[in-house]
Amino acid sequence: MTAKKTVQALQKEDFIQNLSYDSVIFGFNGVQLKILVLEYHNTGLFALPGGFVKRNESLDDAVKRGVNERTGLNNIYFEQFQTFGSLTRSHPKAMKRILEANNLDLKVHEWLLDRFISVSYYALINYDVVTPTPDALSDSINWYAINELPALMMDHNQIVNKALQVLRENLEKKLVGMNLLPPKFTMKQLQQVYEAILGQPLRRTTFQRRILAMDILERHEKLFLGKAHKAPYLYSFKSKDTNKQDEQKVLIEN
Amino acid sequence: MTAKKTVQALQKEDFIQNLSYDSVIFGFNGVQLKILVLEYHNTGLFALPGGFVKRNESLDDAVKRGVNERTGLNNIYFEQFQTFGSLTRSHPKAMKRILEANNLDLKVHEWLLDRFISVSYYALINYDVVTPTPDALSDSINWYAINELPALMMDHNQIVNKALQVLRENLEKKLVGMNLLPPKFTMKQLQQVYEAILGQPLRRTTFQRRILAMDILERHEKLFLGKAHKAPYLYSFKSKDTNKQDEQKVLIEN
DNA sequence: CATTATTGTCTCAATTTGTTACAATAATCC
DNA sequence: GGATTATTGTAACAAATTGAGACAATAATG
Repeated sequence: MTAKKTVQALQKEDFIQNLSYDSVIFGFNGVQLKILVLEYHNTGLFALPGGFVKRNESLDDAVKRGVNERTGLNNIYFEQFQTFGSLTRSHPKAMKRILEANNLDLKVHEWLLDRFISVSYYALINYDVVTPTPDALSDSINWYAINELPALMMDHNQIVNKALQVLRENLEKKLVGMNLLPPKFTMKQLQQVYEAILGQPLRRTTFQRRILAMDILERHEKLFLGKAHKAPYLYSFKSKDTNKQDEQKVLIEN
Repeated sequence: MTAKKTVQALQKEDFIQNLSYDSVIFGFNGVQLKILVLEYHNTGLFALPGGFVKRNESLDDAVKRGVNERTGLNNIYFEQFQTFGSLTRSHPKAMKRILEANNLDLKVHEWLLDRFISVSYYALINYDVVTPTPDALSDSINWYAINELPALMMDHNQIVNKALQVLRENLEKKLVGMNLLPPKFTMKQLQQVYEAILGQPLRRTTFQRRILAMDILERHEKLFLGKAHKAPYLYSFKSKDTNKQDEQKVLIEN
């Protein structure tokens, strides 16, 4: 009884035309930085998880909806980083193959063969909590290490590169690393996230000093892993409540 | 013979629907950082220069076209920084007023009253070289200091703030300052650009040392202004040719 | 109880940045 | 024509930050 999933039609009237989004969903497995890549049924085509914007839905909400469908997660950190609008980026033939492989009505979905301008987002999620689920059109959705990606359709490899570049630039600025880890983590884990994102090793002592000097971490109990050495402390990022208290303080001082 | 300009109709078929761009065009008059703001005929509405993307034109080309029409400039530095896609950002009533004030056919232009998702760019230009020219729909286009802006329509004030934020972040990273000055300039002028963008004074000696250490400037003849003090040197940014030579070198080395 | 691997912290050197000082002008003013 | 004025380029030293080791403090293991 492997009943084929019924693929819901994408009605032209429901969506903004010629506009899509793509998402680069980053996760960290403890060693490598990975992203979610999906493969379309019977086409051999790999692509970033993406979608379309409903006429009565904000751009951000469309992305939230899409990432939620693929990961099951609700409170995800995501950030828009670039909109791609060249004339050559759309590949109607590839899209047609995808539609045909899914037995979708070509007349109803003809609008998908037109040119698309795509707003790109990256998302950071806790790798361990996620159960990637393929959507109706795709066979599979899987984690791929960022330096072992397959060839992706259209300009999606280029989109990933840009996402990585922006992520690196935001690493110091926005404490982006916190979203890739569980709530409590060791200093070493945090350093490994930084190293995976930057693609280069960091000096342990300098890293520790710099991070602690930022005064953004709370220290908790030690973590005993049963290894023959000193146990590291667990840390968490100071909660937003703490930050809000700071804001309050400023308000009160006025 | 003040013949009213004939306003060319914007045909729905020629443009991508529900997608626009807005541009924050920065210039520096020697003292303040300014942007170009246009005012629509008989409406009292102020807005950023923006436009729509032709179906057979890339997003970047649409922006180039728009900035060129408003400034007369061809080789402009511009950068995309954010796409705004909330449900509440479009104001069909305001747009209707603009259309009516220009005696435009409401039936033909009904598509302009729909929701628009807008890709925003900032551009940096040499203030002195520009002759701002209003487009068909607008009365005037004028420079406004960034801290003396009028209330702009829709979310355009928010767009300006974001542009300024990104410009500040890019200031060190991308040598963005060079695009706001004439080809040759004094160290003081460069410092004033930095100060205008950052909105805070910088220490003269530290600034000079930091910039010179970057090794991006070429020193030229002195500039004699007829003032009773030592004349400053003129500088220019090292040409892109020099950089391209570097790239060449790498290629040759391979 | 010595051994092992890793952690947290300290120290000192190297580098970068902040601050002050000062000599070197172009014009101007007697 | 020589003192005066305002600004510029650079040097000099202090303060702060970062790099690079060193080392003591553990948790387990044998």
